[in-house]
Amino acid sequence: MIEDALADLLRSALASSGLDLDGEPPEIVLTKPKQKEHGDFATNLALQVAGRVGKPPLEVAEIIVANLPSSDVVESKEIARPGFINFRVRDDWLHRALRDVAARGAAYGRSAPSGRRVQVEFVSANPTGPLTLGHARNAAIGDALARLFEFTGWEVLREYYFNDAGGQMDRFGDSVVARYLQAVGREAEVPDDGYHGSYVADIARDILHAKGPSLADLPPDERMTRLRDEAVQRVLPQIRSTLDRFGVRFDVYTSERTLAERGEIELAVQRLRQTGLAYDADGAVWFRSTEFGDDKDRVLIRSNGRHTYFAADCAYVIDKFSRGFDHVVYVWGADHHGDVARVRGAAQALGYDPSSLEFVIYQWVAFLRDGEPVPMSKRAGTFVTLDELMDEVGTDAARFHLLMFSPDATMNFDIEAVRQQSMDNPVYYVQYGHARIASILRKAAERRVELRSIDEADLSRLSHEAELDLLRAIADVTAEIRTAAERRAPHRLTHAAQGLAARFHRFYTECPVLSDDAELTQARLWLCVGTKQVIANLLDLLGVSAPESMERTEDVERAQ
RNA sequence: GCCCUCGUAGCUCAGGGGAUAGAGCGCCGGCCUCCGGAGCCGGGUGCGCAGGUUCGAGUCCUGCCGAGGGCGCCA
Repeated sequence: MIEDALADLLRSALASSGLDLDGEPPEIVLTKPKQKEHGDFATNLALQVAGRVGKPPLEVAEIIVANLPSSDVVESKEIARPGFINFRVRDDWLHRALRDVAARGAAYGRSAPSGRRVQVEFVSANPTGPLTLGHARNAAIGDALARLFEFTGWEVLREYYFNDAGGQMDRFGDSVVARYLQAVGREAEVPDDGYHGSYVADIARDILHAKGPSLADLPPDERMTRLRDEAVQRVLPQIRSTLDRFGVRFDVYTSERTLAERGEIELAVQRLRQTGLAYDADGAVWFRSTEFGDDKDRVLIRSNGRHTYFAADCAYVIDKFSRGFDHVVYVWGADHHGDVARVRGAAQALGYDPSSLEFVIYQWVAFLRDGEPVPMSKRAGTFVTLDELMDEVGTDAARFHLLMFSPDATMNFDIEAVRQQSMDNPVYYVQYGHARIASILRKAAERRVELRSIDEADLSRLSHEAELDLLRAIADVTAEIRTAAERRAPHRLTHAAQGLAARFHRFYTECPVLSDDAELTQARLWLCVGTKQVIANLLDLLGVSAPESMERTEDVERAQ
């Protein structure tokens, strides 16, 4: 990247400047000025070190500039008021970015493999029913993060963890039992705290169809666990296919019961005891999580002998690290932020580097329909499923919208708005840019305009401000993707995609691609090809498709 | 009471130390003999409040106010 090249120049200038830095060399920060008069890149280096070297910033800037090695990327440099050094880079650097896109295609901006492995655990909804709107943001963020990790050189494993035992699952089991008994013609009621959705009855009927009525006569405990497990076997594939449709594929599904059956939960508790951080009290086994910033100690084994979810979490931490990940990421809703301290504390107590665990906490989504909140309770049976959401607004619009906002911010998702305002929907604006370029390329083929090798193209013909802006946007994407990855901020990608599309649309309006000027046509065609590729790359990171053409929907025609 | 996140334009949100704070929507006015008008151009108002750190704060720290979420031997 150009920033790296400029940073090298500055480092070299600093080294040969004779300035006494007295300690660590400063981090070289290059920023893109908002004002174009300030050049393409700027550094505050002189301001940073002025205090240390005991000279006024402007003087330091002059010394640094005087010592800059000659370079074929720098067009000009100037010193500005408080002490900034502003660089203008040569246009052929922008051309290099475009050639890079042409050469690398989908891998443009991609980092080389680092050999580091990261596990991203997300969604992790319990198999008590279909995925709902509530899981949508988790799925979108988790998957986008996984894609960002992959793009920036990590080896990624996507994992889904679910609890298939425990109190919540028992309540689900009881509900299935009730529906099953009803299906065989017996009196039964779904418990008040059970799952009332009609899908439970569907599952029960399906079990009856497959296994017959004999399960009704099992002893109650066995009946519940048997029917619960039968139900889970039906729910999980459904969840999997919903995720598949949403563009999310997991590498591994891990169940709590597997951990329990392998004795790993007991082992985890044992290991915590060995550290002296687990103790007995009130008939239960506790973890001293207050040692790690938690506001109270947490129970691992209840006085009734059953382990808590937290105990399973501890076993799962061991499981994760035993598989050799360098980094593990949990994608959790804001309602789980309180669990962070104890899980990280447990990891630390177990001897793992607590900074290797990362918790990406996202805030809640308010789902609305025409401005009215959509009620969501799986237990009460009032919810909208993720499948229904995709039916209504489409997968692309759903994912893009869910990824438009910072995970830190609560967001609204008005189903009617995302569906009906398709004319103004950013996802279509971006996709339209891609489709529009595809259309130009088709038109070029129709007119028998052959796209020659980019090596033969005279990219210096791209001198219109709209062309240069577009080139800069293409060149910037690499840094933007890295920032999005580093900060766990996939929403930056949606903004980058919109910015790129906007610059393309302006270029399209002001600069006819197919003209009588053959050289200019070649250059502009390559600009189109590059833009199309980069838009597609960004959309891919978001899990959104990049269509070659777009149908006009009824909504749009009505609005026209 | 404690913990987490947020407070930026009429609305929805970007901007995690730099120079004159941006985008979309909405509103007003322009632009199609020509590559897709789902487009483009122009028009304007704003960092919750008070301190602090810094050469420089929307950004970092403290307090206050406001919104959302969380604080079980629930899951």
